[in-house]
Amino acid sequence: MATIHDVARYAGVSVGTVSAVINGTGRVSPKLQKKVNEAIRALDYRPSHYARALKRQRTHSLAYLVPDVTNPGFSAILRSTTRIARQRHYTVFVFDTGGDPEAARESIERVVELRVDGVILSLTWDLARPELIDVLRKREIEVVGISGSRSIDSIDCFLWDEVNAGYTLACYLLRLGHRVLAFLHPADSESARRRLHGIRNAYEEAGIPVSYIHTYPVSGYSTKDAYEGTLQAISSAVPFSALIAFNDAFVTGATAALADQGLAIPEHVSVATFGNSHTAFSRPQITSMTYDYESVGARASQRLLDRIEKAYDSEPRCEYVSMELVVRPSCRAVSSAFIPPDERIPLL
Amino acid sequence: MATIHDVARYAGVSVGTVSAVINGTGRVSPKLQKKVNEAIRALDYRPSHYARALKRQRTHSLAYLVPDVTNPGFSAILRSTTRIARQRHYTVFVFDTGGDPEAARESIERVVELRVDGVILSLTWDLARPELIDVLRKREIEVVGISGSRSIDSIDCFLWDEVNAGYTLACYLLRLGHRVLAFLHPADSESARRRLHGIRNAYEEAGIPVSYIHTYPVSGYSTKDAYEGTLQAISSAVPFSALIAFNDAFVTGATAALADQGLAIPEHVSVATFGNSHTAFSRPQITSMTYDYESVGARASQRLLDRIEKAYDSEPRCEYVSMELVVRPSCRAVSSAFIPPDERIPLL
DNA sequence: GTGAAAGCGCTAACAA
DNA sequence: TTGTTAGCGCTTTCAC
Repeated sequence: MATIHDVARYAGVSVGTVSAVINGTGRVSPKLQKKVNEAIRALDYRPSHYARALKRQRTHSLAYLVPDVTNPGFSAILRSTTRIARQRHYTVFVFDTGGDPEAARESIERVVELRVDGVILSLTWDLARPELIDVLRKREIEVVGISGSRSIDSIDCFLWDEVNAGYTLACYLLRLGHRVLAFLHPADSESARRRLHGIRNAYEEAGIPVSYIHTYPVSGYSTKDAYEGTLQAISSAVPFSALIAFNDAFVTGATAALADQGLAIPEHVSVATFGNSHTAFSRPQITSMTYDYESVGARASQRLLDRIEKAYDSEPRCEYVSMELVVRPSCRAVSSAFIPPDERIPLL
Repeated sequence: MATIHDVARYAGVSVGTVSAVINGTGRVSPKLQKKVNEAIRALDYRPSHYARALKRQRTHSLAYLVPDVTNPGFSAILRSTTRIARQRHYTVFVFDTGGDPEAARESIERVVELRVDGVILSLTWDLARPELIDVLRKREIEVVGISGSRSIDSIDCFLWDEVNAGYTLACYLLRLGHRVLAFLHPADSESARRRLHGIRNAYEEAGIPVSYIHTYPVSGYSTKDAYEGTLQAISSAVPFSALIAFNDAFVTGATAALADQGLAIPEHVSVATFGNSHTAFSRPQITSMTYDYESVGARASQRLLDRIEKAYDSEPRCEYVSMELVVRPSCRAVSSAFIPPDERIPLL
């Protein structure tokens, strides 16, 4: 492959001049500029990114570390990251750790050898480990964390505002007249706790007893777990008019369980969830608090690049990204017969 | 960050010795090895991938070019690619072109500047352009193509065996007793043509008139297009016992249209499709010819790395990756009343 | 305006 | 066995 020397020789100038033309640095006479550009075209020359990086001590590259690119949220983040990176003339390496902490450690090693300028880190348990982040920070590699529930003090984090999401969704259901609520969620999820917190806030603000909120923790994260959890909820002593599922997998399980028990949505039970995987023609369509992964990915990578380019240098902080309520036909207004009159609040 | 010189100084040896220890090349006395390793640990030294690549003229990096990483198939391919790459000590850059030919061209430029050793190219219309591939090949960058319908002579391609997929699916339906078939597909799709070809093969092999196969081309690729196409098919003069949809989006549209017309699956119409996005609890579950994206991604990247490392150097050729029939309850055996007796073939 | 030359961090050939 | 050194391809002073 042609080098800058070849170009210089072909154009009959020095390498310094070629470099100046390529980078637009220094002053070069139009005549020589033309000769250089012709030489570049003739030899089909492309500067070596590697040699440049070595010299400049800046690689113009980013790394995205993630437990599973196959997850729609993570791939959406990757998508916007690569877009922003291209706009600002950076490239991005991807490391899919498969959720394996050992692979995560290995990936971090690679990342420092690659001398990337910055890292976008999925704040999942395998990656959000302070010792890993220290390895990066010690080497002055900028890091932003994204899309998890735990924040990390030493870096900028972009997290979902789960509390508000729970609050918003509960407000909506209360406005429809619902009071007795089932919340189906994984037993050990921090996000679930935050959402529940928001749901409770809504009840308290409306002056409705939080004891109307019934939680159904299930032990796993699978559709199957949710299916069984829903069967349990149905067979429990407490009849509920609305069910909030934890995520798309949960709502799939819940929907199936309700159908199998002959309960129609929304005639018998209103259903809402948190998540995005909605297909326009699936029946019934489920009201949902949705994530905007692409936008959070874009915000995080903008921030990362700003830090790298010293356009931003405030203390690291955590930003909460709001989720949006998308109303679909899975929730109906319930008749006043179900509501003690003194607790009624006006419909939207 | 510490350099190899720092390590040499700290250990009181020469850089050549340090290099030899790191790379396991040459003979170094155990005593010096120990000193060097201690120095490396003390200084927390990591060799610069960039300097190495510059010297070795091999970057140990791959690029994956794709129109949309958000597409589940493409992200699955990315996943297996990064896994194989890590195993063999390569890293991977991702370029998401957003389906924009201009972005594709730009990405190819970047890839050349990056001096990657190899490229995995999605064989979609924006990327599968000979002139782009020539840019790479001229610079001795290895290329494999993946997951498209058109093959390219100059590179190894890994394509779905659409003809056989159509054949297999049609055989299955014929065995169930179906004869009159509706095939709902995008008008201008090469894959659709291949699948239809396979379907016809099955009919011919079974000695059944191909005129029983009714095609319903629709102009777009969206769920909505499929929905409307299905309505048309239903209202056409020809009653069919089975419907084959082009992909997951199409089957979603078709299912909705059938439901809206009061047609039950599989009681009134049997439905099958090509694709993977099946959720265990969705009703009804659809029989499908499925793709194994991860395995095709792994095969393609293995091949790419073998070429890069000169472990493989046959002429470029095209491999057809078979799809698998997954039987679900959406297709039923039809009663002999629907079949002219002389055309009956034995059930599975 | 232009060219010569030092050096980014590393490897490998050669000397000692 | 170990050290010295010449580059890999580029950028960037600093003379001219």
